[in-house]
Amino acid sequence: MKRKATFCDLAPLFAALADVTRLRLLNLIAGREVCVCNLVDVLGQSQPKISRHLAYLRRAGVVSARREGKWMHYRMEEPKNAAMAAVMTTTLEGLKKDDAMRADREKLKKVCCVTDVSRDLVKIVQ
Amino acid sequence: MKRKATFCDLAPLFAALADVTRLRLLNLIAGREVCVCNLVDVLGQSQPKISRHLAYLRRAGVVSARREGKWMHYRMEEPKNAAMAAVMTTTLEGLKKDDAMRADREKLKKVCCVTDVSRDLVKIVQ
DNA sequence: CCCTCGTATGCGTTAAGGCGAATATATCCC
DNA sequence: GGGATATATTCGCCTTAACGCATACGAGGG
Repeated sequence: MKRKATFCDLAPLFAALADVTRLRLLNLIAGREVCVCNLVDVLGQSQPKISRHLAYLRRAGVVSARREGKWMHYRMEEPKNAAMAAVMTTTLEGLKKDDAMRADREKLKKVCCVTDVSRDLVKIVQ
Repeated sequence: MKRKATFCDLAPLFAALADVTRLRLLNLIAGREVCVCNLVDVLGQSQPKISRHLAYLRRAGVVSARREGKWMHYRMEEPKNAAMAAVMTTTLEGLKKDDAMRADREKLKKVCCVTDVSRDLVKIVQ
């Protein structure tokens, strides 16, 4: 039986990358695990919108999620083959050099800082 | 006046790459200038379909076309910035290693060969 | 001028995806 | 259990795009 030609299934990965909101999310998640509320804060867009884009990225196998209490933490997932890995690396590299993306990352630092402080406060109050 | 954040416009490029037919076309065009009839032959798909995907790639600035008599020759276009260039390079590199894509390139060689022979025949008949 | 060949485009249908608004789910705390 | 918070999902609307089919356009040859 002749094997069906697969054409390296890069296309679905590119579809996942073909949206500015998702690129911004990946740019933030690439560094470390990030929770949804921080992504909403940084992008300044509605929570359902962010959540839907995260679901898309998860379906595409680009990111994965981990629940911690009420919070969902998203992180990068390991690509399934070398070609996809190369594309992801190159893409994130490109985002790293973009000014607007850099601004997003800076903002995330601040937001996470605030979050951490409030978490600490919670612990102190407790 | 504050400059609007652009987010490096990689998204439209990814949209152009998010289709198997277009990836196959790019894989063939990447090597050299190719005319539409050869692309139709190699992919074995309808001429309007191929033509529409080529038009998409042209709108996206990924390829350009040149008319020579009745024939249209398509070639790669230079990317507009470093990030896009890097993505294109990585993508074509990935396609180069894919078996199905390699088969397409082999088939193109044969098809072009036949075309050349028939062109020569035309000249001889003349 | 008409015919043919190579290529592009219009049309109608269908499917996918993006958005806001509303609602559902899940967890925690009281 | 009930309320509050974090997140996911559904719905309806709209746009884009993929496809097959038919047709238009453009160039060359009789």
